[in-house]
Amino acid sequence: MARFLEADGVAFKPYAYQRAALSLEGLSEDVGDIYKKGGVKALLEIPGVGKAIADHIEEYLKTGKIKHYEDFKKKLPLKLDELVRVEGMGVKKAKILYQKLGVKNLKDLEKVANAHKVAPLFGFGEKTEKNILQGLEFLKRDKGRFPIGQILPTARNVLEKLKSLEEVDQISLAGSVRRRKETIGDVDILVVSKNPAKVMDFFVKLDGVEKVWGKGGTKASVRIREGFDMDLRVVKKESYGSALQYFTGNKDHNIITRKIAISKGLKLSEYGIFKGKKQIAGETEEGVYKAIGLPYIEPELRENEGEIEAGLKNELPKIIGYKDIKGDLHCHTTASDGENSIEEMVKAAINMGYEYVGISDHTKSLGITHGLNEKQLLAQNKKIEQLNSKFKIRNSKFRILHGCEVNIMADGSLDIKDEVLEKLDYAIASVHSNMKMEKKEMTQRIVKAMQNKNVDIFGHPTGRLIGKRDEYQMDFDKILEVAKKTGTILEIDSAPERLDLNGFYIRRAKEAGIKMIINTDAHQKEQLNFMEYGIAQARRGWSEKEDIINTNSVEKLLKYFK
DNA sequence: GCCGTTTTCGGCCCGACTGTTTTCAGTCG
Repeated sequence: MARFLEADGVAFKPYAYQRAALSLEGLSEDVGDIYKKGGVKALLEIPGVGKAIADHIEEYLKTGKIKHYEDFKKKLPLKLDELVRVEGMGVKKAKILYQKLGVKNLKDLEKVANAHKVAPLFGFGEKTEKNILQGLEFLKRDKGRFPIGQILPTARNVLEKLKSLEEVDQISLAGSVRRRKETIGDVDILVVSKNPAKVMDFFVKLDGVEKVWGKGGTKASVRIREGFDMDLRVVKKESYGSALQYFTGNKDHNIITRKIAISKGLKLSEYGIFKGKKQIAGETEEGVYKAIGLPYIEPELRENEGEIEAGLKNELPKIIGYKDIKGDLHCHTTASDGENSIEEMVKAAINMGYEYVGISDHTKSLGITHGLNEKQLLAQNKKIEQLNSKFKIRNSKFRILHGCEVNIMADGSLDIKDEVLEKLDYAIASVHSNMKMEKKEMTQRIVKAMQNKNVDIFGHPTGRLIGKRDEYQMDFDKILEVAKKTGTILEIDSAPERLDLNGFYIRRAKEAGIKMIINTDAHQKEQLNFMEYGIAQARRGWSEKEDIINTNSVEKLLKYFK
């Protein structure tokens, strides 16, 4: 509806529909259930939903259609969602192309652009036509959003290159990368420089740049070889804080901060906070937030998920820091499907500055990983004991803990006998098979595992693989309830394709008073570095140090295990 | 179309870059 209204040039209504749509998307309850319980009156409680939109929702729930929308579709039978995915194509251009050339979808668009029918149109031209064709090509290769673990190393690499320029005075990542969202669309970089032109030139000529979308005096955007876009913005020193705040987002967070500024008779833009023409803040982010009556808000929290309200009441959590973790308890070795020995993993853990590391190989029923049986686990236990005594002799406080990642079978039983699990420091129980069970069955299966007296941690709880596999069906509230009762720790698995739990579930677990542990699920020693991604999710889930058990010394940590 | 610590009317976040229509609309973030 928003797109159609926009195509018609209607003012402000598109914004209203967009807000309502976002609001509906963000509901934790199905809108149909809300209507069933409270009717139109309940719908009106949803932010951004007023009389007209509530009626539309009711009509849709009753008939499966909305007349107003059907009329739009008849008048403008376009695949707008599809067409606007072409960079530079908006609804206005799409509408004109439909009216003049009958373009309804991407295929039509490609046809008319190739036939040079676009350039002669009023308002279009050679460059627009060329850009459309190029945009179509990029769209064909588009891989969608990337896991943060894939993006961050590349982004940091570019950051380092820019940093080496003497014209760059200050620099930071911004956007969703800085907020450490689990998937990233593009990379935003902010720079302070007295010579923006030089920085711009350097940026668009970086090795790997495939297309320059745009380049102006202070802003440039490029597509790089890896398949995503990078945006660079250059500002003056006195605007660095407000620009960083603006460029970090998210969009909703920005809109609210700007509205608060307006309510105080101020204007907030990327250039600063202004009272009339006088700048009163902007050099630092702290200063920007302070000027509108807010404490500093960590980037990971800036999603308009209640952080502004909490900030106004001074009730923001003191979220866990990136250096608070003292050890990693989910590490695989060559004994199962890892690539490094226990000794190599231990050495890497010591290099990370950890006080302990936990070895947790797969167990026997997961054949493809060469999972360990009872006898092999006991042998591994002995070996770890020996390694630990060496640390003692050397008067080192470092400690290797021994666990395993035991499989939760379809019936909720474990594939390792209790008398062996008992001998280990801890056990992580995970689901690795029969992932398509019904919700009720799956919930019972997991509940039964958590009730086992030797299960300490529930590993990668939702089982999702980003972009590859959805989470399995389970009643998360029930899982939280049982975790609370049994003292089971929920894992935050930091592997970039997992990030499981993610920020959303972490926040629910925290609110339920559940303790969590951030592990990497490392299958090679370099993967211990995944830890920062898990910490980022914990921060996005409003977790504090106290919520995460591996921020503790080994003595205190062990007390959390059954 | 929605909304309210100035308001039930009159606002709605704010600015950069591009291409083309030469003064600005469209698009993007």
